[in-house]
Amino acid sequence: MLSPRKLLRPFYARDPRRVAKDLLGKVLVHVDGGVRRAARIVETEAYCGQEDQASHARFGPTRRACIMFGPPGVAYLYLVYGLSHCFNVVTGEDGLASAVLVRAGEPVEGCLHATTGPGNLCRALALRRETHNGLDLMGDLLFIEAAEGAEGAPRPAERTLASPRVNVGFAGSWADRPWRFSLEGNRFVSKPWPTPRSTSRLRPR
DNA sequence: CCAAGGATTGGC
DNA sequence: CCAATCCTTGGA
Repeated sequence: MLSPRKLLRPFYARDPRRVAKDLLGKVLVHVDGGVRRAARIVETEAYCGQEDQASHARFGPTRRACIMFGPPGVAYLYLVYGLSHCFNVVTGEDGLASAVLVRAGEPVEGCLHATTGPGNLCRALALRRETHNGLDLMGDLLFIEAAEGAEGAPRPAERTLASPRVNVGFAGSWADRPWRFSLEGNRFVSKPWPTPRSTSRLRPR
């Protein structure tokens, strides 16, 4: 059974910055033993290619990062600092390394915890590296769908902010690229709160 | 094999 | 500000 709102492969098979921006307002769904746990995405980050020194792919297709080099629309979950699981979706062309980290959401359904921050979001949705890494988001267990009732991605009144990515100071000048995206003023966006910055460079209108 | 450090969080 | 906690990576 194909859900009419589920995002399909072509959505993910694009530049990760475009995917990251378009994921705002979409709903990440985990069907956990028949229980739906879902959050509306309000904050993302794009990781762009093997050259991106902030990306796990910067060392090439290692055991952890090889999934980023694979086909788009697949979940990439890793454990960071020995504590927190983080959910990403692989983007772009098969063979090139890119992904979008989902950093925060608004609780929609069945959330077990706060949904602000990538580790918290995974905890709220009961997502773990051991059980969910490598899952195809075209399946029925883990996927992203358009918000109910909404037509496009963000609601009309909501604006998108672009700002530098969080905690990637080790990446030199790559840390300055405005590849973090969030919904302006949303109370579920994580700290540090993004400094207002136009996305017009990325999406001229 | 070993050392270093991390796409975080919560507490002081 | 800082420690927790363990996985991943690079280098000897």
